[in-house]
This record gives sequence, C-alpha cells and structure tokens, in this order.
Amino acid sequence: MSYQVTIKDIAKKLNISKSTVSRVLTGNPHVNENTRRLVLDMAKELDYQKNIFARNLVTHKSNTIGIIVPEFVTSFFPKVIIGAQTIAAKAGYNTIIAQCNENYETEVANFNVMLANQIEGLIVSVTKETRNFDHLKIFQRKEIPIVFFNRVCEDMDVPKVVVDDYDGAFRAVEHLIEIGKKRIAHLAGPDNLSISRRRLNGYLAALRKHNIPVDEEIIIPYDLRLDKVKIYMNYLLSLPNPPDALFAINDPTAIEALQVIKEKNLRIPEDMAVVGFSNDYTSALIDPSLTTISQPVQKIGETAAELLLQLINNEISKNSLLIKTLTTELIIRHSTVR
Amino acid sequence: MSYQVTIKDIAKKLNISKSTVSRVLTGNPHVNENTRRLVLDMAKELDYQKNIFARNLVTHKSNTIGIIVPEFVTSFFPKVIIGAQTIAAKAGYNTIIAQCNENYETEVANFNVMLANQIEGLIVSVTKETRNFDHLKIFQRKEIPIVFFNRVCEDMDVPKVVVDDYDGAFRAVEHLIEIGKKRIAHLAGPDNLSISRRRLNGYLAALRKHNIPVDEEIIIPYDLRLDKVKIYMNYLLSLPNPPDALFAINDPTAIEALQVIKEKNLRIPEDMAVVGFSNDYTSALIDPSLTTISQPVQKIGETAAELLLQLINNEISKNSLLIKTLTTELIIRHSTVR
DNA sequence: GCAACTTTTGGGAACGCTCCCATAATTGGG
DNA sequence: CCCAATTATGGGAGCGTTCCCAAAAGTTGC
Repeated sequence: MSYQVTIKDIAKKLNISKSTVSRVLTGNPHVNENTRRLVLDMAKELDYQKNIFARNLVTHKSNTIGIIVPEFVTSFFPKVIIGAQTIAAKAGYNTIIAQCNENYETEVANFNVMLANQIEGLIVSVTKETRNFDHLKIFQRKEIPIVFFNRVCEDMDVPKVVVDDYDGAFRAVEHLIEIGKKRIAHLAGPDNLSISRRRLNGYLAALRKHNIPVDEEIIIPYDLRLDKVKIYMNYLLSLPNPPDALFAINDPTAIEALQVIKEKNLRIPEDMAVVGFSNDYTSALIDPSLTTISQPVQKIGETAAELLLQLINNEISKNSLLIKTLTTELIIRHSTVR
Repeated sequence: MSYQVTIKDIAKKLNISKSTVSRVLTGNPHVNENTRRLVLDMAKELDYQKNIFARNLVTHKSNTIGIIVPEFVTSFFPKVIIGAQTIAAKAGYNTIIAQCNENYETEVANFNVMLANQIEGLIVSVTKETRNFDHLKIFQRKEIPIVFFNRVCEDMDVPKVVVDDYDGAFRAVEHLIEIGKKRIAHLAGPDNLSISRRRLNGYLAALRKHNIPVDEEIIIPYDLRLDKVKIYMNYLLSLPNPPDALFAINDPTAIEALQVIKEKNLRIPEDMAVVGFSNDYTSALIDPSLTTISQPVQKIGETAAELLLQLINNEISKNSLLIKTLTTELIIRHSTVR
C-alpha cells in the first residue's frame, strides 16, 4: 500500500503539534480559527485520509453495524438492507453485510466475521435451518445489541421488527372465504420459524371465524425448498375432496403452485384460487397475476436500524421486549378475482 | 462496549510475555509446542477475540475488499456479490458492500466509504448515470487495485470481467431472424454504458449478416427507466410499418414490453416476438415465458474476485488490459417459439 | 504593570497489536 | 564438561490516533 499521510505530516508542514491537528480534525472547539483553516487546507492539499484503525483502536468504537440475512436471491432481503443501510449511513455508521445461502454453518461463520469486525450492533434474520441460537448468545454476553427482523427467535429477549403476519394471513384467508371458497389448503413454512406459526395461526383464525372446519390433511408444513411444491400440489389436487383454494406461506411457493395448477388445466380462480405472501416483484407479472399480502420491505430495514441505533446509544434497554409490528396490505389480483 | 480480552491478559494469566502469545496467535513457528497449547487453550477459555484494528494499524493491511454495485433490486448484482464474497472469504478477506440506487452521487459517496475503510481492492459496476470517473482515479493514484464487471469504464486500464454481450446479442437477433422475423426493433440502453454499445453492435452485426436493412427508426436507446417502455412500444406498434420482433437490452425491459403487447391483444410470438437479455428469475415465470440470453452470474463475481486477489498479491500487473469474457447462452422460451 | 483569568497549544501516555533484537534455555559434538 | 549452535522467550519500539494535563500566549480589570 502506498504511503499514508498522517496528522504528523500535517503538523510538521505547519510547524505545529499533532495534538492541535487532531483537535481540528475531531472538531474540538478549543482551537484558533486561523490555525483551523490552515490545518483544514493542508489536509486537503495533502489528500489526508483519516486512519480509522488507529481511531477505532483508541476510541474503542468501530462505527460499524452488521446485517446478516439468510439469502440474497429474492429481492426481499436486499431491499431490507437498503433501508437499514440508509438509516445507518445517516447516523455515520458503516454497514457490513453477510448472507448465509440459507445455511446454518454459514450463518455461524458470518456471526464470527461480525465479531471479528467489532461491530457495535447487529441486525439479523436467521436461516430456515437455524434451530440453535448459541451463536447469538455470545453477542448478548458481550453486550452487543441485536435486532431481529422477519425471521426472529422468539425466545430471545431482544427487540424485533416484524410485519403482522397473523393479521396478513387472516385477511388473505378471509378474502378467499369472501369470494366463496370453502376448502382452503395451506402450504405452510417450517415450524421452527415463528413467521410460519404466526401465518398458520392467522389462517386458522380466519377459518374459525367463518365456521369452516380445519382439516389437517390440507395443511402442509414444508422446508421451503421449491422443488417440493409440485409434489404437494399433486397430492392436494388428487384428494377425493380437493381444496378449492390455496394460501401459500410466501410468493415463490404460490407461484410454483400456480404453475402446477396451470399444467393440470384447472381454471384459476374458479377451480383453484391462490394467495401468496410478500408481494415479490414477480407476482404482478406472472399470469394470472398473484393476489398477495404486501409488506413495507424497506421500512422494515429502516425500523430495524433505528431501533439498533437507539440500543447502541442506550436510548432503550438492551433486552427490552420491544416488538415493532408493521402493517401489511392485501393486494387483490387475478389469482383470486377475474 | 464491554471489556475486551487482550493478548496481555493471556500473557499475564500464563506468566509469559505478550510477544510469545502474539507469536502463537500469528502462527509463528518459533514457539514451543507446549506453550503453544497453553496459549491456545487460555485464549479459548478467556474467549479471546483478536483486535483487528490494532492488527491492521501495525500491519498496514485491512484484509478487506470492497464491492460497489449500482442496484440491489434485480437479483443480478446480489448474485454476483455472493460469487465474489465466496472467493474473498476463502482467501481470508472481508468484503464490504455498497449499492448506489443507480445514483451517481451515492456512488461517489460509496467510493469515499471504501477509501475510509482502507480496502485493499475494489470490484465495481457503475450506475447508469456515471459519466465522470474521477472518483475511480483516486484509487489508481493510491495504487488500490480495481476490477470492473458488467458495466465497465472502457477508458480505464484496469482488468474487467464481462460477458460476451456482442455475441449474446448477435445470437439473440439471429434467433429472431431464424424464426422468420424480418423487421426487428431494438430497445437499447444508454450509450454511455459500453454494455449497451456492445449489445447494439451484436444486433447490427446479425442484421448485416442476414442482409436485413438497418432502420434507425426502430432502434431506441433509452435510460432504462421502465416507465418509458410503454411509450416506446406504443410508438413502435403504431408505425405504418411496425416491427415483427423486439430485441430488448435486458429482461425487465422485455417483460415490460410484453405487457404492452399483451394489452394490445397482439399474438406473441406470431405478431411480435420478444427476446431479452440476462435471464432474470422472473423470465421463466411470466406468460409467455421470455426467450433470453443467460449469463453465468455467480461466475462473474467469482472471476472478478479472483482477478482482484491476484492484483492485490501482485500476481498480475495493476493496469493490465486484461479482459475476462464469459460466455452466454441462448434460452429459447415461448416469447419466440410456441 | 501585574494577578487572575481565558484561550490556544504542546507533550506524551495509551489503545492492542506485530516484529525486531537481545537474552535465556536447551541441545549436542568434541 | 564446555563452547557453539539451536530453539524458545522477553523487552520494547512503533503503527496513527485520541485525550488528558500542563504550559504558553493572550486578555482583562484594577
């Protein structure tokens, strides 16, 4: 690496002490206006770049937060990151980002990267494989604040940002009932994710409210590996008493299901209506377009970052049970209404 | 932040010098096997975490590379990042990621973040607005290696990773000609992006090869703002002699065009065939599914990172004119063949 | 014209680490 | 059994900052 200009160089050039230079550069008011100008000009002239490692070493602050997400392929997590990064940057914080390919080992490795980088706080959504949370507890021991979003660990007493999955699912299913559906299947997520459970509960509540019997036979929790959807759909459609509607845990699942239904030449929504969850970019574009629940994606990231910064600055308690729930919106398209 | 365990703590506990501890932790071989074990065990027991700021300060190495991408919404750039990050991690490098929302000012700001973080190398794809490259030249002055990918600055003598846009476009257009199309429009990208020019050239070459006259009237360069596509398509379709096919600069453009064509109740591909470029996730799912050119996305990131690491280690020359060109693949779907 | 301030500057320790140089411990050959 | 060679350890400077404390310079009032 090429030679780095230091405050010492500036000091020497101006024949003053490095303390004074440092004072100028840190915005300390106890310095003459004239010398301030001189230092600033010289810094610019020499193309001075502050050495953050030296700074972080003495201040014991890294000015960095971390974000760990399970995947990067759907646009959901990248959009959350944009939201979080925007807020962090405004507060002068750097962000380091890691994605886990939905893999538990990678997640643990990423946590260690975060630890090594001495982040001051962490925003996390876990992989669908994650059942053990010890790697998270290290952060609690070290008193590094954490904020969960989306896929949260409910047992940990840290703030969380979620959308109202229960309510969203409830409205999705109620919508199906309102268009006249009587037998609504549910492709659910793995039950280690609380998000799956909350959506399932919303589904169940809507059925109960409208006195529709719950049939375990048409509620299928699965591991979100899309190649499985075809199997489950074939199963559902070949039942003696097949469902007339499907509520899918998320849009990719719903889209996959739509393909299967189309292949079988069933009419959508007459024979089979479908609702997804998350309003992915693709959902408006496919044919038929997908009715779904949209969530304020970027807002999730912003809220998580705001919360994290408050934790870092001790404006709220580290293990507060704070849960920020953002609202969802039902978007009706052609997979339920022609 | 809570108290941090240092090598001094380990040394004190074991009654040895911090030099010896440091030797163990850096893998220096001049240390007794027995003390090595003791130090390692104690480090684990105390939950020792190396302070990278101190380390970076003395070694003058940040062990970090940067990646700057124009956007995060389509899955293209996130996938490239996965590829690059995987390679970097294998070499023991951290990665810091920044996205620019296709905004030039944000890009410049992100470059400064990279500078402040003393990255050892940078992988970049510029925004569609970027016409001035001074912010990149600072890196050259500081001898920090850069690798471009996808959207490159052709005037800069740094290694680049691209796909064979010319060839891809050529084959896309030749495919349209082979299915019998005679008047092929092109929705092109802004001409400051070399990627647009290369695809345009491939388009022109295919027409020339098959003796199809070039008509400037149906070649429309635009700024990639999707809301404009509708206007251009309406224009094209209302020409006295409208085109019978469209080659779009990328998949989002093609998908948008498909919507307009469908709204007008034209038959696809009979009245109007469409080919895109990039094989986005959505392209296989829409109706009709989109014929497109696929690129080895993750491989692009991997190649860029490999190149960058070689530059950092001085295994290749910094301003070599090295251009790695990866091959593309034509994926035929229903937007051109029923 | 001097004490008592206030404002501005300088000196230097400290942050946690690496790495050079010197010293101590161990080994082995004659 | 001693000296040289080898191996293992310790001491301490230095990386570029920040920040405390003290010193210097400038200001004020009587």
